[in-house]
Order: sequence, then C-alpha cells, then structure tokens
Amino acid sequence: MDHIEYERHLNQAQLEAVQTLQGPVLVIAGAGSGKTRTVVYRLARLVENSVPPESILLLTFTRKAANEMLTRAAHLAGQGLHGVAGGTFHAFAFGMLRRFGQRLGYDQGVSIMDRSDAEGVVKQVREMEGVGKGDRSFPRKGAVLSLMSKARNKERDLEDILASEAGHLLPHAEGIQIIQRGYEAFKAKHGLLDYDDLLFKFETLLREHEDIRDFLVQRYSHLMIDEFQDTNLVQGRLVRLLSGPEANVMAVGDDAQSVYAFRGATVNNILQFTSDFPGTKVIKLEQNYRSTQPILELTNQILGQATAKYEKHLFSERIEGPKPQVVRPLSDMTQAQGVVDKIVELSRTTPLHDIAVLFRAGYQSYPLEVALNKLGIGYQKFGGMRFAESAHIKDFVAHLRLVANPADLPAWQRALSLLPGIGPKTCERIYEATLHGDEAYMRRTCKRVPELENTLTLLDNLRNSRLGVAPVIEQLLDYYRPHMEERYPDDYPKRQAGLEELAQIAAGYTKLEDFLADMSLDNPDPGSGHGVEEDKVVLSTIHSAKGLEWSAVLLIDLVEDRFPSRHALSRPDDMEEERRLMYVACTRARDFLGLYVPDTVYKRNQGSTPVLPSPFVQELPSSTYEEWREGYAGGFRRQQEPAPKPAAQRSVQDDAPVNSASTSQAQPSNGYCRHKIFGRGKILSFIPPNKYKVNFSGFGIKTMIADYLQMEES
DNA sequence: ACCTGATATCCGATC
DNA sequence: GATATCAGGT
Repeated sequence: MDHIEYERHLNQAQLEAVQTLQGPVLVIAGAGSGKTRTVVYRLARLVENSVPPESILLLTFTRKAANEMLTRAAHLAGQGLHGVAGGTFHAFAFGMLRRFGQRLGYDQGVSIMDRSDAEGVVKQVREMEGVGKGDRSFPRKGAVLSLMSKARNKERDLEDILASEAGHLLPHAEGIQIIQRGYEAFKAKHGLLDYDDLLFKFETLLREHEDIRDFLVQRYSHLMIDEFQDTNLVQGRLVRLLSGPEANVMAVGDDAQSVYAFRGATVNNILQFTSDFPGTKVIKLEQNYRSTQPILELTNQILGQATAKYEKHLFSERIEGPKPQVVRPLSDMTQAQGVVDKIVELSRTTPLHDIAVLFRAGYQSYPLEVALNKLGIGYQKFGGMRFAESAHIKDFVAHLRLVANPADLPAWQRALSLLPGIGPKTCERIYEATLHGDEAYMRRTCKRVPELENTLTLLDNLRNSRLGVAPVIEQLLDYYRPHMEERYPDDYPKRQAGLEELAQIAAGYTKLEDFLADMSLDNPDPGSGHGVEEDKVVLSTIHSAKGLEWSAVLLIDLVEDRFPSRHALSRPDDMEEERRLMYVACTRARDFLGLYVPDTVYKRNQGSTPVLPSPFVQELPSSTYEEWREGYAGGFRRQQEPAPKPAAQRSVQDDAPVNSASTSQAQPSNGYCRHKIFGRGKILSFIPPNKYKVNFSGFGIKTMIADYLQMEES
C-alpha cells in the first residue's frame, strides 16, 4: 500500500481522530467538516497498522453512505481495504439473523416486510378482529402502524405514545392494542419480520447466545458507527453488545443534525457515550470545508436559535461567495417556474448534477417535475416513491418471496390477486387449503379460475428446483409479462424495462434470499446504477439529502404548515427537529443557496390560499441574505436595490466571482487542470462549446465549464 | 359471499 | 397519488 501523507491532508482535529486507533472515541463532526474523509483515512490507518480489513465493522445509517466510504477508501488505499464489513444496522442485523437463523428457530424462510406489506397486515388484522368497524374516526392503517412502530422504537407503552403524541386517539387505545397483538401473532405465523424486528431479534440473538456474541466480538475488533445521532435505543445497545472489553469503538455524529427522532432516534446515545465507554476521547471537527462564509453565517443563525447540546462554532476559509437569496414568488406554481429558470441560469456555470432542489415532503416536487419535463431537463429524484415500491415491482417480487418463503401470506395475496376472480379472501382460503391439503377446495377453485393451477405448478416447480437466481427470475418474467401488459396498458414498456433492470441486478446474486434482503433493505433505484447521474438535476427530500452536498441548493416551499410541517406545530421537540432539518438542508450548499418562499400555495379544497413565510425564514436577520420578489408582471426584482436587473438576465457570475478564473480559453483536451474546490484533475475530454470532462482524485468525474478550470502547462 | 369499479378524503421524513 | 367506503355485478 502506498504511503499516505496524513499530515498534509488532514487538520489537527481530523488527524487526532485518525491516529487514535484503540479505545473508545467520539467524534463530533459539524456539517461539512470532512467527516467522511476522516473516517476513510482512519480505515486506511487501521489497515496500515495491521488490523485486517475484515475485522473492521463500519455501520452507517444508509447504504449510500457506506458505499461512498468504502469506495473512497479503496481509492485512497488501493485494494488494501477490500473486505471491510459494513452496511446499515438493519442489513447487518438481518445478515446475522439468517446466518444464525436455526438457533432462533427459523427453519423455513423468513421474509422482510416493507411498509406497505406491514400496512396490509394491519388492515387484515383490523378486519379480522372487527376493530372500529365503520368508524371514520378510527386511525388509518398507516397511522396505526406508525404508532405501533414508534412505541417499539422509543420502547414505551402504546398508551403512553398516544397520550403524548396523539391525544385525540386515546379513545381508540384499546382497539389499537388489539391490532398490535394480532399483528405480532400474524408475523410469527407467516415467517415475517418488519424493520423493527430485525434489530430486536438481533439483540435477542446476542443476549441469549453468548457463544455467538463472543464470536462476533472477536471477529470485529474495531467498530465504527456513522450518524450516531440518528441511532435509537436498540441500536445503542447493539453497539455496546458488539464492542469487546477493549472497546475499540468510534462513534461519529453531530447532535445538531439529528432529524430522525420520529423513528425513535435519541441524541442520548451521543450524550451518554462517554459514560457508556469510560475513557472516551472526544474530538470536535469544527472547520467547514464545504460552504462559503456567507452561507455559514446564515446556517449558524438557524442553529443559534436552537437549544444545542454540544457547542460548536463552524468556520470556513472560503471567505467569499454570493449571499444566500430569499426568493418570493407569487405562488407555488410560479415558484416552480422560477426554480427552473434559476436551474437554467446556474447550469451555465455548474453541471446539472451539482444542483439540487430540496423539500420537506416527497409530493412537494410535483409541480417542479412537470415544469422540468416540459423543458426536457432531466432529473433524478431521491426520497418519496421508491423503485421497489412501484406496483409492478412489488407484484413480481411477491412471486420471488413465495419461492423463498411459502408461508408469506401477503406475498400470496399480492401474487394471486393478479388472476381474475381472486381477491384477498379467496387467497386466504387457498393458502389455508394448500397448508392443510384440502384438495377438494383446490379442485373447485381451479375449475373456477383456470389459470390458478398453472400458477401454482410454476411456483411449486421453482421452489423445488433449486435453480439459481437468474433462471428463476427468467421463468417468472415470462409468466408475469402478460399480466403486466394487461394491467398497465399505457406504460407497460417502461415497467418492462424496470423489470429487466431488476433481473440484471439479480443476476449478481447467488442466493435468492440475499437478493430479496437487499431489495427491501437497500432500496435500489432504477437507472441510477450506483452513483450520480450526469447532467440530471437532483430533486430530493431533505432526509435523503443527508450527508450529501451540491454546489447550488434551492430549498422550496418554505411556508407555514409545510416547513415546519404542521404535524410538528403542537410539540416543541418536533419543532426543534424541524429546525435541525432546516439546518441540514442549508448546510448542503457549497456555493449558492436559494430559499423559496411562495406568497400563496394551492390547496385542494380552497384553491390558492395566501400563506405566511416559514418562521425559520422570518427569524433570519436580513443581513444574512438578499431578498428577491416576483412582480405581478412576472420577473424577479431585488428588494431594496435602486436599479435591479431582471432575473433572467442576471448570470451567476454577477454574484459569484469566487470561482471564475477568466484566464482560460479553448484548451486542448488532454493533460491536467486545477479547480478551486476539487484541486488537480486529469482532463478526459472536451465537450463543445465550453465544457470539460475532468477526473478529480477523490471527487470523481465532473463535467465543468472551462471558466472554472485553470489549465496546467504540460 | 366475494370481487370490481366509482367517489370522497387525506397526505411528513427512513430502514 | 393512495385509502376507505359504497354500490353493483357475478
């Protein structure tokens, strides 16, 4: 392995974190403070000091983060880091559950339920128990499931949760508890695990089987946990269970970026780390390498209003840059247009994939998607509806699940509902009949639904055949295709492409169970391959944007009831979380930050309604931003400025002289160049009229305008 | 009894 | 866009 010059690439605090290889360490890493870099260099350092990669366990919150770290580590240290174990808590837990499944009494397969599966179970249990029949005030299945899950994650009684978070549902406490018991029984009967189960069952495994625990403690001598502020109580206990007597545990996090309290995350895990692991070394990373000082001044203001625990003072050496803009369109419709105009304007100096539009909830991007489609601008959306959640994928995966776990009733229902004349009830009967060998009933039903026999035979054959993943998928695709064409006559070619992609992904697996696990735990996106798509604007929920960064960030719908969400208004803790979410959103921006505050928004019942700006915007001192307002005649004008230019004619250079190195002209498309932010990079190709494709070490391939690059003499 | 299609109501973020 | 309920068909 090449020698790495740690001192040159790291600041004092980062270096200390990287060089502390033994014992417990807590790294408080402010936004943009080079957290990933620190983790990656520490991995390299560990391996340099002859810790085998496979005894390092890297638990992160999202698979995306894990992949990014491992890729960057490999880049830094050659192939030496291959074999570092890692992933999300959930994925790791499930891996271990399957590995030691027999010890827990799982002889036949188990399936993981995603949210909609679980909701289906809630619905079915509710019907079965006749709870709240015809009662419109009874919470919907989604709400019931959220409450049950929240109770489990916070490890409090359901009634307790109801009292503190949904007082109006207290009259239904009994009904919900009946559903809760039925839900647990249903899962046990059909070999189903929900996301929460993965963590709790894994904990049970470790607690009740000391030999397994010892084995894992020995196997993983060094633990690193990312986004520690987002872990919940079980995850905290899992970390303690997995760490041996030497406690080589590094936790990295930022209490100011904790935004998952709604699913039971607790900052206490960070705050108590030092007492859980005596002798912990606490290291704070405070220098920000991402954003310009004007952006940081605004984000510090957001945080300044909060009740933060670890005092932090972020500073940047990137002094210059445009002030953040607060833009006030007349409505959410013109907001979409204004955002698209801004994207077009920015794209003259910034590659599209380096521009992101962020929002609080998935549906808020809808008008924007329409506007982008109209102009033919490509976009990539994160958060909201997932590939794996679209109907045809779920249909198809249901068949695969049946091959792996024949007790999976939700999968049966999904699969057999494709056949005309079969609904949930008939399906349940069929399921019971196959289980008890009620051939008379089966014969009758097969007569009524001729296709049924064919379907059952196919599934039987596949289950018994012990074929590899690829051929199973192949046969099921042939079977499913006609159903899909019938169900989705308008757009089945697009869906077909999605399925073929699925088959491609699946081809890389040898075990069907692994593939299914990744489908529900890894949320693969279609088309995206495994990285950023070139020349596509990023649309993302703020939660999905966590840990990422872009040159330009536009934040939309900053109005009362939308951000902060109206669900949060009544509880101060939730408001604090919304504020941190706002902080996370704004700190994603490197060079440009635009905050969009429409004067009116469209509401289904009332049409266009005037709305107030979000308190988070109102609280900002006006010195931290410039304000732009849309005139009734269209066009945006700078407030308090004597002779403003129309927005369309303003180019980013007016505001952003930082990066422009006007010395460059048309250049040969080979050799090396420099960029203010990415450093030195190799020029791969020239894209007329004025762009280059450049490979920057540590940052990957970027397409950039020539103005931003300083050519090197070759 | 069960399935299918039409209509009114409600939407938060993730593994 | 999804969910829950109600009416009408087999």
